[in-house]
Amino acid sequence: MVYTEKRIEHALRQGGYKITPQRRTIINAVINSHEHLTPAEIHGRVRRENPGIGLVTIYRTLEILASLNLICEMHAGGNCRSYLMRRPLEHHHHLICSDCGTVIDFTDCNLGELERRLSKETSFKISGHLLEFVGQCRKCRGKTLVGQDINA
Amino acid sequence: MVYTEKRIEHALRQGGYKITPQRRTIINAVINSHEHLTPAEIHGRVRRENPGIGLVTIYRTLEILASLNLICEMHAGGNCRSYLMRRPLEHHHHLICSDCGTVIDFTDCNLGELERRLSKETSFKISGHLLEFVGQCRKCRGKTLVGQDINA
DNA sequence: TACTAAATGAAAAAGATTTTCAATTAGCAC
DNA sequence: GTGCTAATTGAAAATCTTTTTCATTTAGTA
Repeated sequence: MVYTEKRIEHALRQGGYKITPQRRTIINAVINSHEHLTPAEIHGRVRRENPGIGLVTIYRTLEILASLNLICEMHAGGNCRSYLMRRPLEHHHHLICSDCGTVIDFTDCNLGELERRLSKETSFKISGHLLEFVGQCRKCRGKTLVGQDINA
Repeated sequence: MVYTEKRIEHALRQGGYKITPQRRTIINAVINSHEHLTPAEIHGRVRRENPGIGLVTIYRTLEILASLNLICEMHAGGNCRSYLMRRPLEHHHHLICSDCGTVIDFTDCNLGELERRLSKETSFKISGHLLEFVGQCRKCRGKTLVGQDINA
């Protein structure tokens, strides 16, 4: 399940934001991709449809969408920021290659119990969590000469 | 348990790198902090001890330490990159209040099994993870009127 | 002590992101 | 539909962060 254009526009209006053609185009670009896209990549896609659109508008729109919790902002290797449509009923976690930045998504995690315990111990009302594993993917592991892990 | 300066220097030499005063200072700065530090923050701390040291050297040293798996490179909100000494046997997690920013640390999490499974399924060599819960602390919970989440 | 490859710092370059500001436009009242 | 107003846009400039280049210095070793 993914947010539809309608639902997103509704959420924008609710938040007091206007629906502009630029925003529509950006939203569609994000909806229609299942990958993480950087602002520059989104700009590239959006320009195909609307060549005049500026990178600044991409940044501004993404910021709004993220603040409304409609998209998920990610930070991974290199430079650095990327966005993905949120899929409301799923969790969305990442396994990131620290060398090449490849991101693998996974949705299952068994943090329910931990969350309950923390919540009880701290009196927090927990609304979400971020879980990221970092490591080396198979390809990058191959490239490294040494695997000296002084932990071993 | 934390890497000691000695062990780190050993690992550097093993990797064919020289031990310079600059590198020592940087390593100590990272060892002596339990927080995630950005390169700029590390530069700030290191300068107190060695004012001449350049930011470039920080970047270069951090890159080496990360490639040797001695520190853990993280990417999180904003700008963006930060580093933390790897503490092989400990984890370091946060519970953050989204309103006032209070951070509560906790170290236990039962992600070992998930990590093993992910590792197996993806052929990643997982070197660390970041786990953050976000919510409202007791105080802020009192203050808020609305909790509009279109997911609900 | 001298040698050599590696490391350093300064400056410049390259990117990413944010700010500023004048011009345009969406949404609303009429 | 028309006009109004605040929000939005795009261009340019400003800020940051990170990387590259290059001449100089230095750690490690013979």
